[in-house]
Amino acid sequence: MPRPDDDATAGARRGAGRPRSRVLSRRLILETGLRLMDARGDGGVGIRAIAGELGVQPSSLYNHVSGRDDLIAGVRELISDRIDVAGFDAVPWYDALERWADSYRAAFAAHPSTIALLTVTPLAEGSRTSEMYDAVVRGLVRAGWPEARALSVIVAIENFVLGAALDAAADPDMLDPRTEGRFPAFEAAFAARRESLAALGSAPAEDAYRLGLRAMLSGLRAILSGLRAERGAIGR
Amino acid sequence: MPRPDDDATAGARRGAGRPRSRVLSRRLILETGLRLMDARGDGGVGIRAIAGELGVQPSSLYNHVSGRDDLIAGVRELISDRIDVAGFDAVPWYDALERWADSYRAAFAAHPSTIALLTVTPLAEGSRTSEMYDAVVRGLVRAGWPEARALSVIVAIENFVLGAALDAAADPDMLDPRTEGRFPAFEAAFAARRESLAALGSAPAEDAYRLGLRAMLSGLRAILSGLRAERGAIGR
DNA sequence: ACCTGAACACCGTTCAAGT
DNA sequence: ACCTGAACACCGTTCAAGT
Repeated sequence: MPRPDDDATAGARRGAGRPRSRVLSRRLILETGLRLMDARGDGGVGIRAIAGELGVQPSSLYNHVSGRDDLIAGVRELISDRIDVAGFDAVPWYDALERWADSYRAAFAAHPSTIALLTVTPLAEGSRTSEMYDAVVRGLVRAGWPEARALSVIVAIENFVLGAALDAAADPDMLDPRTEGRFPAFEAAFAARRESLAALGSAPAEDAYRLGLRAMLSGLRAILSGLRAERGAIGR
Repeated sequence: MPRPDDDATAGARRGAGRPRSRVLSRRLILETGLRLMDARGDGGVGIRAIAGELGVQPSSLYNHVSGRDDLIAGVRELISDRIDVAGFDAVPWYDALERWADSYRAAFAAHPSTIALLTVTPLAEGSRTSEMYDAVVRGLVRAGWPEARALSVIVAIENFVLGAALDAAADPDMLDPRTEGRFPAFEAAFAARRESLAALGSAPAEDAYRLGLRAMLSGLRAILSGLRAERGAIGR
Protein backbone atom coordinates (compact mmCIF):
# COMPACT_ATOMS: atom_id res chain seq x y z
CA MET A 1 0.00 0.00 0.00
CA PRO A 2 1.47 3.33 -1.10
CA ARG A 3 2.13 5.94 1.55
CA PRO A 4 -0.40 8.78 1.17
CA ASP A 5 2.28 11.47 1.50
CA ASP A 6 4.48 10.04 -1.23
CA ASP A 7 6.27 12.79 -3.18
CA ALA A 8 4.86 11.51 -6.45
CA THR A 9 1.28 11.66 -5.25
CA ALA A 10 -0.41 14.70 -6.80
CA GLY A 11 -1.82 17.09 -4.24
CA ALA A 12 -0.49 15.08 -1.30
CA ARG A 13 0.83 17.09 1.65
CA ARG A 14 4.52 16.72 2.32
CA GLY A 15 5.43 16.07 5.91
CA ALA A 16 8.29 17.85 7.65
CA GLY A 17 11.87 16.90 6.87
CA ARG A 18 13.94 16.46 3.75
CA PRO A 19 11.90 15.00 0.87
CA ARG A 20 13.09 11.79 -0.82
CA SER A 21 13.49 13.58 -4.16
CA ARG A 22 14.24 17.27 -4.55
CA VAL A 23 11.13 19.28 -5.32
CA LEU A 24 12.87 22.62 -5.95
CA SER A 25 15.78 24.01 -7.92
CA ARG A 26 17.04 27.52 -8.56
CA ARG A 27 16.08 27.25 -12.21
CA LEU A 28 12.54 26.10 -11.41
CA ILE A 29 12.10 28.97 -8.98
CA LEU A 30 13.34 31.62 -11.44
CA GLU A 31 11.24 30.31 -14.33
CA THR A 32 8.18 30.25 -12.11
CA GLY A 33 8.91 33.84 -11.05
CA LEU A 34 9.13 35.02 -14.67
CA ARG A 35 5.97 33.16 -15.60
CA LEU A 36 4.04 34.62 -12.66
CA MET A 37 5.37 38.10 -13.41
CA ASP A 38 4.05 37.88 -16.95
CA ALA A 39 0.73 36.60 -15.70
CA ARG A 40 0.12 38.92 -12.78
CA GLY A 41 2.64 41.75 -12.86
CA ASP A 42 5.10 42.88 -10.24
CA GLY A 43 3.51 40.80 -7.52
CA GLY A 44 4.65 37.68 -9.36
CA VAL A 45 8.20 37.84 -8.04
CA GLY A 46 6.98 37.61 -4.47
CA ILE A 47 8.60 34.86 -2.41
CA ARG A 48 5.23 33.74 -1.14
CA ALA A 49 3.58 33.86 -4.56
CA ILE A 50 6.24 31.61 -6.07
CA ALA A 51 6.16 29.26 -3.08
CA GLY A 52 2.38 29.02 -3.37
CA GLU A 53 2.57 28.27 -7.09
CA LEU A 54 5.13 25.52 -6.45
CA GLY A 55 3.25 24.08 -3.51
CA VAL A 56 6.00 24.61 -0.94
CA GLN A 57 6.52 26.77 2.12
CA PRO A 58 7.97 30.27 1.52
CA SER A 59 10.97 29.44 3.66
CA SER A 60 11.89 26.54 1.37
CA LEU A 61 13.00 28.91 -1.38
CA TYR A 62 15.84 30.14 0.82
CA ASN A 63 17.63 26.86 0.18
CA HIS A 64 18.07 27.94 -3.45
CA VAL A 65 18.01 31.75 -3.55
CA SER A 66 19.51 34.05 -0.97
CA GLY A 67 16.54 36.41 -0.89
CA ARG A 68 14.35 38.65 -2.98
CA ASP A 69 17.22 40.57 -4.61
CA ASP A 70 18.90 37.38 -5.74
CA LEU A 71 15.58 36.22 -7.16
CA ILE A 72 15.23 39.40 -9.23
CA ALA A 73 18.81 39.19 -10.52
CA GLY A 74 18.15 35.62 -11.59
CA VAL A 75 15.00 36.54 -13.49
CA ARG A 76 16.92 39.23 -15.35
CA GLU A 77 19.48 36.66 -16.45
CA LEU A 78 16.69 34.58 -17.91
CA ILE A 79 15.52 37.51 -20.03
CA SER A 80 18.99 38.75 -20.99
CA ASP A 81 19.78 35.39 -22.53
CA ARG A 82 17.61 36.31 -25.51
CA ILE A 83 19.51 39.47 -26.44
CA ASP A 84 21.36 39.17 -29.74
CA VAL A 85 25.01 40.30 -29.89
CA ALA A 86 26.01 38.18 -32.88
CA GLY A 87 25.77 41.15 -35.23
CA PHE A 88 29.00 42.68 -33.96
CA ASP A 89 30.96 39.94 -35.69
CA ALA A 90 29.03 40.22 -38.94
CA VAL A 91 27.84 43.71 -39.91
CA PRO A 92 28.93 47.38 -39.42
CA TRP A 93 28.78 48.56 -35.81
CA TYR A 94 25.69 50.75 -36.28
CA ASP A 95 23.77 47.91 -37.91
CA ALA A 96 24.90 45.54 -35.14
CA LEU A 97 23.78 48.13 -32.59
CA GLU A 98 20.34 48.31 -34.23
CA ARG A 99 20.04 44.53 -34.19
CA TRP A 100 21.15 44.46 -30.55
CA ALA A 101 18.64 47.19 -29.63
CA ASP A 102 15.80 45.43 -31.48
CA SER A 103 16.36 42.13 -29.70
CA TYR A 104 16.92 43.95 -26.38
CA ARG A 105 13.57 45.72 -26.72
CA ALA A 106 11.82 42.55 -27.84
CA ALA A 107 13.18 40.60 -24.87
CA PHE A 108 11.92 43.14 -22.37
CA ALA A 109 8.72 44.07 -24.19
CA ALA A 110 7.74 40.43 -23.70
CA HIS A 111 8.08 41.02 -19.96
CA PRO A 112 7.22 44.70 -19.45
CA SER A 113 6.52 44.50 -15.75
CA THR A 114 10.07 43.39 -15.05
CA ILE A 115 11.73 46.52 -16.47
CA ALA A 116 11.44 48.99 -13.64
CA LEU A 117 12.40 46.31 -11.17
CA LEU A 118 15.35 44.92 -13.09
CA THR A 119 17.02 48.16 -14.12
CA VAL A 120 17.59 49.19 -10.52
CA THR A 121 19.13 45.95 -9.29
CA PRO A 122 22.94 45.73 -9.69
CA LEU A 123 24.59 43.28 -12.05
CA ALA A 124 25.31 39.82 -10.65
CA GLU A 125 28.97 38.91 -10.74
CA GLY A 126 30.17 36.86 -13.70
CA SER A 127 26.72 36.83 -15.22
CA ARG A 128 25.46 36.29 -18.74
CA THR A 129 24.71 40.00 -18.76
CA SER A 130 28.42 40.76 -18.29
CA GLU A 131 29.12 38.52 -21.26
CA MET A 132 26.73 40.61 -23.36
CA TYR A 133 28.40 43.88 -22.39
CA ASP A 134 31.77 42.41 -23.22
CA ALA A 135 30.65 41.53 -26.74
CA VAL A 136 29.13 44.96 -27.41
CA VAL A 137 32.17 46.84 -26.05
CA ARG A 138 34.44 44.74 -28.27
CA GLY A 139 32.38 45.65 -31.33
CA LEU A 140 32.39 49.36 -30.55
CA VAL A 141 36.11 49.59 -29.78
CA ARG A 142 36.92 47.66 -32.95
CA ALA A 143 34.88 50.25 -34.86
CA GLY A 144 36.94 53.09 -33.45
CA TRP A 145 35.01 54.21 -30.38
CA PRO A 146 37.33 55.25 -27.54
CA GLU A 147 37.37 52.72 -24.71
CA ALA A 148 36.27 55.41 -22.26
CA ARG A 149 33.16 56.24 -24.33
CA ALA A 150 31.96 52.76 -25.22
CA LEU A 151 29.88 52.23 -22.08
CA SER A 152 28.18 55.61 -22.50
CA VAL A 153 27.14 54.65 -26.02
CA ILE A 154 25.80 51.38 -24.67
CA VAL A 155 23.96 52.94 -21.74
CA ALA A 156 22.48 55.67 -23.94
CA ILE A 157 20.93 53.09 -26.23
CA GLU A 158 19.87 50.97 -23.28
CA ASN A 159 18.09 53.94 -21.75
CA PHE A 160 16.15 54.50 -24.94
CA VAL A 161 15.40 50.82 -25.44
CA LEU A 162 14.09 50.33 -21.91
CA GLY A 163 11.95 53.46 -22.08
CA ALA A 164 10.61 52.22 -25.41
CA ALA A 165 9.87 48.80 -23.94
CA LEU A 166 7.87 50.46 -21.17
CA ASP A 167 6.04 52.47 -23.83
CA ALA A 168 5.32 49.36 -25.88
CA ALA A 169 3.64 47.88 -22.82
CA ALA A 170 1.51 50.95 -22.19
CA ASP A 171 -1.98 51.54 -23.54
CA PRO A 172 -1.69 52.54 -27.27
CA ASP A 173 -4.20 55.32 -26.62
CA MET A 174 -2.36 56.56 -23.56
CA LEU A 175 -1.82 59.96 -25.18
CA ASP A 176 -5.43 60.44 -26.26
CA PRO A 177 -6.23 63.99 -25.08
CA ARG A 178 -9.94 63.09 -24.81
CA THR A 179 -10.82 66.75 -25.16
CA GLU A 180 -12.29 68.83 -27.98
CA GLY A 181 -10.76 72.18 -28.75
CA ARG A 182 -8.96 72.68 -25.47
CA PHE A 183 -5.58 71.64 -26.87
CA PRO A 184 -5.90 72.20 -30.65
CA ALA A 185 -2.30 71.37 -31.64
CA PHE A 186 -2.14 68.28 -29.45
CA GLU A 187 -5.54 67.03 -30.58
CA ALA A 188 -4.73 67.56 -34.26
CA ALA A 189 -1.38 65.77 -33.93
CA PHE A 190 -3.04 62.83 -32.21
CA ALA A 191 -5.68 62.51 -34.94
CA ALA A 192 -3.10 62.88 -37.73
CA ARG A 193 -0.86 60.24 -36.22
CA ARG A 194 -3.74 57.80 -35.82
CA GLU A 195 -4.74 58.21 -39.46
CA SER A 196 -1.20 57.97 -40.76
CA LEU A 197 -0.36 54.86 -38.74
CA ALA A 198 -3.66 53.16 -39.59
CA ALA A 199 -2.68 53.41 -43.27
CA LEU A 200 0.64 51.71 -42.50
CA GLY A 201 -0.82 49.17 -40.06
CA SER A 202 1.77 50.23 -37.50
CA ALA A 203 1.48 50.81 -33.75
CA PRO A 204 2.33 54.22 -32.21
CA ALA A 205 4.99 52.73 -29.94
CA GLU A 206 6.63 50.99 -32.89
CA ASP A 207 6.80 54.22 -34.89
CA ALA A 208 8.33 56.25 -32.08
CA TYR A 209 10.87 53.51 -31.35
CA ARG A 210 12.04 53.23 -34.95
CA LEU A 211 12.26 57.00 -35.40
CA GLY A 212 14.17 57.47 -32.15
CA LEU A 213 16.59 54.61 -32.78
CA ARG A 214 17.32 55.76 -36.33
CA ALA A 215 17.90 59.31 -35.08
CA MET A 216 20.21 58.16 -32.30
CA LEU A 217 22.26 55.85 -34.53
CA SER A 218 22.56 58.53 -37.21
CA GLY A 219 23.70 60.99 -34.53
CA LEU A 220 26.20 58.50 -33.10
CA ARG A 221 27.74 57.96 -36.55
CA ALA A 222 28.17 61.71 -36.89
CA ILE A 223 29.78 61.93 -33.46
CA LEU A 224 32.17 59.07 -34.20
CA SER A 225 33.16 60.75 -37.47
CA GLY A 226 33.95 63.86 -35.47
CA LEU A 227 36.10 61.90 -33.03
CA ARG A 228 37.99 60.25 -35.86
CA ALA A 229 38.62 63.60 -37.54
CA GLU A 230 39.92 64.99 -34.23
CA ARG A 231 42.46 62.24 -34.00
CA GLY A 232 43.51 62.80 -37.61
CA ALA A 233 42.45 59.30 -38.60
CA ILE A 234 40.97 58.64 -42.03
CA GLY A 235 37.19 58.38 -41.70
CA ARG A 236 35.08 56.05 -43.78
CA MET B 1 -4.11 75.65 33.07
CA PRO B 2 -3.54 74.39 29.51
CA ARG B 3 -4.88 70.98 28.53
CA PRO B 4 -1.96 68.55 28.09
CA ASP B 5 -3.39 67.15 24.85
CA ASP B 6 -3.86 70.54 23.22
CA ASP B 7 -3.26 70.36 19.46
CA ALA B 8 -0.65 73.06 19.66
CA THR B 9 1.38 71.25 22.31
CA ALA B 10 4.47 69.75 20.70
CA GLY B 11 4.73 66.00 21.17
CA ALA B 12 1.38 65.77 22.96
CA ARG B 13 -0.76 62.75 22.11
CA ARG B 14 -4.02 63.51 20.38
CA GLY B 15 -7.04 61.77 21.81
CA ALA B 16 -9.66 60.10 19.65
CA GLY B 17 -12.17 62.19 17.70
CA ARG B 18 -11.99 65.08 15.32
CA PRO B 19 -9.20 67.51 16.24
CA ARG B 20 -10.07 71.18 16.87
CA SER B 21 -7.88 72.28 13.96
CA ARG B 22 -7.09 70.15 10.90
CA VAL B 23 -3.69 68.51 11.17
CA LEU B 24 -3.60 67.00 7.68
CA SER B 25 -4.19 68.04 4.07
CA ARG B 26 -3.67 66.31 0.74
CA ARG B 27 -0.89 68.72 -0.13
CA LEU B 28 0.93 68.16 3.17
CA ILE B 29 0.71 64.40 2.71
CA LEU B 30 2.06 64.50 -0.87
CA GLU B 31 4.92 66.83 0.00
CA THR B 32 5.86 64.70 2.98
CA GLY B 33 5.82 61.63 0.74
CA LEU B 34 8.14 63.29 -1.77
CA ARG B 35 10.46 64.47 0.99
CA LEU B 36 10.64 61.05 2.61
CA MET B 37 11.21 59.40 -0.76
CA ASP B 38 14.21 61.65 -1.32
CA ALA B 39 15.52 60.90 2.14
CA ARG B 40 15.00 57.17 2.39
CA GLY B 41 14.11 55.78 -1.02
CA ASP B 42 11.12 53.84 -2.22
CA GLY B 43 9.94 53.09 1.29
CA GLY B 44 9.21 56.80 1.73
CA VAL B 45 5.86 56.66 -0.05
CA GLY B 46 4.57 54.13 2.41
CA ILE B 47 1.30 55.03 4.07
CA ARG B 48 2.71 54.12 7.46
CA ALA B 49 6.00 55.96 6.91
CA ILE B 50 4.18 59.19 6.03
CA ALA B 51 1.76 58.80 8.91
CA GLY B 52 4.66 58.25 11.30
CA GLU B 53 6.46 61.33 10.02
CA LEU B 54 3.32 63.45 10.46
CA GLY B 55 2.55 62.00 13.87
CA VAL B 56 -0.84 60.56 12.93
CA GLN B 57 -2.35 57.12 12.56
CA PRO B 58 -2.00 55.43 9.13
CA SER B 59 -5.74 55.32 8.75
CA SER B 60 -5.96 59.11 9.04
CA LEU B 61 -4.44 59.57 5.59
CA TYR B 62 -7.48 57.94 4.00
CA ASN B 63 -9.45 61.09 4.72
CA HIS B 64 -7.30 62.88 2.12
CA VAL B 65 -6.03 60.28 -0.35
CA SER B 66 -7.95 57.28 -1.63
CA GLY B 67 -5.05 54.88 -1.23
CA ARG B 68 -1.47 54.14 -2.21
CA ASP B 69 -2.04 54.55 -5.97
CA ASP B 70 -3.62 57.95 -5.50
CA LEU B 71 -0.69 58.93 -3.31
CA ILE B 72 1.81 57.98 -6.02
CA ALA B 73 -0.14 59.79 -8.75
CA GLY B 74 -0.20 62.88 -6.56
CA VAL B 75 3.54 62.79 -5.97
CA ARG B 76 4.12 62.52 -9.71
CA GLU B 77 2.00 65.62 -10.32
CA LEU B 78 4.21 67.47 -7.87
CA ILE B 79 7.27 66.49 -9.87
CA SER B 80 5.77 66.98 -13.35
CA ASP B 81 4.91 70.56 -12.56
CA ARG B 82 8.59 71.43 -12.94
CA ILE B 83 8.91 70.40 -16.59
CA ASP B 84 9.90 73.38 -18.75
CA VAL B 85 8.17 73.98 -22.12
CA ALA B 86 8.90 77.71 -22.30
CA GLY B 87 11.80 77.17 -24.72
CA PHE B 88 9.48 76.49 -27.64
CA ASP B 89 8.53 80.16 -27.74
CA ALA B 90 12.12 81.37 -27.47
CA VAL B 91 14.78 79.24 -29.15
CA PRO B 92 15.11 76.85 -32.16
CA TRP B 93 13.06 73.66 -31.86
CA TYR B 94 16.04 71.38 -31.19
CA ASP B 95 17.33 73.64 -28.44
CA ALA B 96 13.84 73.85 -26.96
CA LEU B 97 13.63 70.07 -27.13
CA GLU B 98 16.92 69.76 -25.25
CA ARG B 99 15.73 72.18 -22.60
CA TRP B 100 12.47 70.27 -22.29
CA ALA B 101 14.29 66.93 -22.00
CA ASP B 102 16.77 68.34 -19.47
CA SER B 103 14.06 69.68 -17.20
CA TYR B 104 12.03 66.50 -17.68
CA ARG B 105 14.95 64.39 -16.53
CA ALA B 106 16.01 66.87 -13.85
CA ALA B 107 12.52 66.84 -12.40
CA PHE B 108 12.84 63.10 -11.86
CA ALA B 109 16.58 63.04 -11.17
CA ALA B 110 15.94 65.37 -8.23
CA HIS B 111 13.90 62.51 -6.78
CA PRO B 112 15.70 59.45 -8.08
CA SER B 113 13.96 56.88 -5.99
CA THR B 114 10.54 57.95 -7.28
CA ILE B 115 11.27 56.94 -10.85
CA ALA B 116 11.06 53.20 -10.66
CA LEU B 117 7.74 53.58 -8.89
CA LEU B 118 6.25 56.36 -10.98
CA THR B 119 7.04 54.94 -14.40
CA VAL B 120 5.17 51.75 -13.60
CA THR B 121 1.94 53.48 -12.67
CA PRO B 122 0.06 54.59 -15.81
CA LEU B 123 -0.11 58.33 -16.50
CA ALA B 124 -3.20 59.87 -14.97
CA GLU B 125 -5.44 61.97 -17.20
CA GLY B 126 -4.33 65.42 -16.11
CA SER B 127 -4.82 68.70 -17.90
CA ARG B 128 -1.32 69.81 -16.88
CA THR B 129 0.12 66.93 -18.86
CA SER B 130 -2.03 67.69 -21.92
CA GLU B 131 -0.99 71.31 -21.66
CA MET B 132 2.64 70.24 -21.84
CA TYR B 133 2.09 68.07 -24.93
CA ASP B 134 0.16 70.85 -26.63
CA ALA B 135 3.05 73.28 -26.18
CA VAL B 136 5.65 70.82 -27.49
CA VAL B 137 3.54 69.82 -30.52
CA ARG B 138 3.01 73.49 -31.38
CA GLY B 139 6.75 74.09 -31.32
CA LEU B 140 7.52 71.10 -33.53
CA VAL B 141 4.83 71.82 -36.13
CA ARG B 142 5.91 75.44 -36.31
CA ALA B 143 9.43 74.21 -37.04
CA GLY B 144 8.23 72.16 -39.98
CA TRP B 145 7.58 68.71 -38.51
CA PRO B 146 4.55 67.04 -40.10
CA GLU B 147 1.59 66.94 -37.72
CA ALA B 148 1.48 63.15 -38.03
CA ARG B 149 5.11 62.78 -36.90
CA ALA B 150 5.21 65.25 -34.01
CA LEU B 151 4.00 62.81 -31.35
CA SER B 152 6.53 60.18 -32.43
CA VAL B 153 9.32 62.72 -31.97
CA ILE B 154 7.97 63.52 -28.52
CA VAL B 155 7.53 59.91 -27.46
CA ALA B 156 10.99 58.95 -28.75
CA ILE B 157 12.59 61.59 -26.57
CA GLU B 158 10.35 60.72 -23.64
CA ASN B 159 11.39 57.08 -23.91
CA PHE B 160 15.02 58.08 -23.73
CA VAL B 161 14.47 60.52 -20.89
CA LEU B 162 12.54 58.02 -18.78
CA GLY B 163 15.11 55.31 -19.40
CA ALA B 164 17.82 57.78 -18.43
CA ALA B 165 15.87 58.67 -15.31
CA LEU B 166 15.72 54.99 -14.37
CA ASP B 167 19.45 54.80 -14.97
CA ALA B 168 20.04 57.80 -12.72
CA ALA B 169 18.15 55.96 -9.99
CA ALA B 170 20.39 52.93 -10.23
CA ASP B 171 23.61 52.32 -8.35
CA PRO B 172 26.43 54.26 -10.13
CA ASP B 173 28.50 51.10 -9.97
CA MET B 174 25.71 48.95 -11.30
CA LEU B 175 27.80 47.97 -14.33
CA ASP B 176 30.87 47.06 -12.32
CA PRO B 177 31.86 43.65 -13.74
CA ARG B 178 33.60 42.76 -10.44
CA THR B 179 35.69 40.19 -12.24
CA GLU B 180 39.35 40.10 -13.28
CA GLY B 181 40.23 38.91 -16.73
CA ARG B 182 37.01 37.09 -17.49
CA PHE B 183 35.60 39.93 -19.63
CA PRO B 184 38.67 41.87 -20.79
CA ALA B 185 36.96 44.38 -23.10
CA PHE B 186 34.14 45.10 -20.64
CA GLU B 187 36.51 45.44 -17.69
CA ALA B 188 38.85 47.76 -19.60
CA ALA B 189 35.97 49.95 -20.77
CA PHE B 190 34.64 50.19 -17.22
CA ALA B 191 38.02 51.23 -15.84
CA ALA B 192 38.64 53.72 -18.66
CA ARG B 193 35.23 55.32 -18.18
CA ARG B 194 35.76 55.62 -14.44
CA GLU B 195 39.11 57.35 -14.95
CA SER B 196 37.84 59.66 -17.68
CA LEU B 197 34.74 60.70 -15.72
CA ALA B 198 36.66 61.19 -12.48
CA ALA B 199 38.79 63.79 -14.29
CA LEU B 200 35.63 65.63 -15.36
CA GLY B 201 33.85 65.17 -12.04
CA SER B 202 30.88 63.74 -13.93
CA ALA B 203 28.61 60.82 -13.12
CA PRO B 204 28.29 57.87 -15.55
CA ALA B 205 24.55 58.36 -15.91
CA GLU B 206 25.06 62.04 -16.74
CA ASP B 207 27.58 61.26 -19.46
CA ALA B 208 25.42 58.63 -21.15
CA TYR B 209 22.40 60.92 -21.02
CA ARG B 210 24.19 63.85 -22.65
CA LEU B 211 25.73 61.72 -25.36
CA GLY B 212 22.44 60.02 -26.16
CA LEU B 213 20.41 63.22 -26.23
CA ARG B 214 22.94 65.00 -28.44
CA ALA B 215 22.98 62.05 -30.81
CA MET B 216 19.21 61.86 -30.98
CA LEU B 217 18.72 65.59 -31.55
CA SER B 218 21.42 65.64 -34.21
CA GLY B 219 19.74 62.69 -35.92
CA LEU B 220 16.32 64.35 -35.70
CA ARG B 221 17.66 67.48 -37.39
CA ALA B 222 19.02 65.36 -40.22
CA ILE B 223 15.68 63.58 -40.57
CA LEU B 224 13.75 66.86 -40.64
CA SER B 225 16.08 68.20 -43.34
CA GLY B 226 15.32 65.10 -45.38
CA LEU B 227 11.58 65.64 -44.97
CA ARG B 228 11.87 69.27 -46.02
CA ALA B 229 13.87 68.33 -49.12
CA GLU B 230 11.25 65.74 -50.03
CA ARG B 231 8.55 68.36 -50.01
CA GLY B 232 10.65 70.70 -52.14
CA ALA B 233 10.86 73.27 -49.39
CA ILE B 234 14.01 75.30 -48.91
CA GLY B 235 16.01 73.79 -46.05
CA ARG B 236 17.97 75.88 -43.59
C1' DA C 1 -15.74 66.18 8.97
C1' DC C 2 -11.55 64.15 10.67
C1' DC C 3 -8.89 61.68 13.72
C1' DT C 4 -7.88 57.32 16.84
C1' DG C 5 -7.35 52.53 17.64
C1' DA C 6 -8.14 47.88 16.79
C1' DA C 7 -8.38 44.43 13.43
C1' DC C 8 -7.50 41.91 9.04
C1' DA C 9 -5.04 40.01 5.37
C1' DC C 10 -1.09 40.40 3.52
C1' DC C 11 4.45 40.74 2.99
C1' DG C 12 9.93 38.98 3.43
C1' DT C 13 12.90 36.60 6.49
C1' DT C 14 14.75 33.60 10.32
C1' DC C 15 15.31 29.40 12.57
C1' DA C 16 14.53 25.16 15.10
C1' DA C 17 12.84 20.64 14.10
C1' DG C 18 12.30 16.74 11.24
C1' DT C 19 13.94 13.21 7.78
C1' DA D 1 20.92 18.57 2.36
C1' DC D 2 16.27 20.20 2.01
C1' DC D 3 11.79 20.79 3.44
C1' DT D 4 8.05 22.08 7.16
C1' DG D 5 6.02 25.04 10.43
C1' DA D 6 5.96 28.57 13.69
C1' DA D 7 7.33 33.09 14.65
C1' DC D 8 8.69 37.98 13.90
C1' DA D 9 8.53 42.45 12.15
C1' DC D 10 6.75 44.56 8.77
C1' DC D 11 3.01 46.23 5.01
C1' DG D 12 -1.87 48.58 3.06
C1' DT D 13 -6.63 48.97 4.13
C1' DT D 14 -11.23 48.89 6.63
C1' DC D 15 -14.23 50.43 10.01
C1' DA D 16 -16.46 51.46 14.37
C1' DA D 17 -15.98 54.85 17.91
C1' DG D 18 -15.10 59.37 19.49
C1' DT D 19 -15.41 64.57 19.18
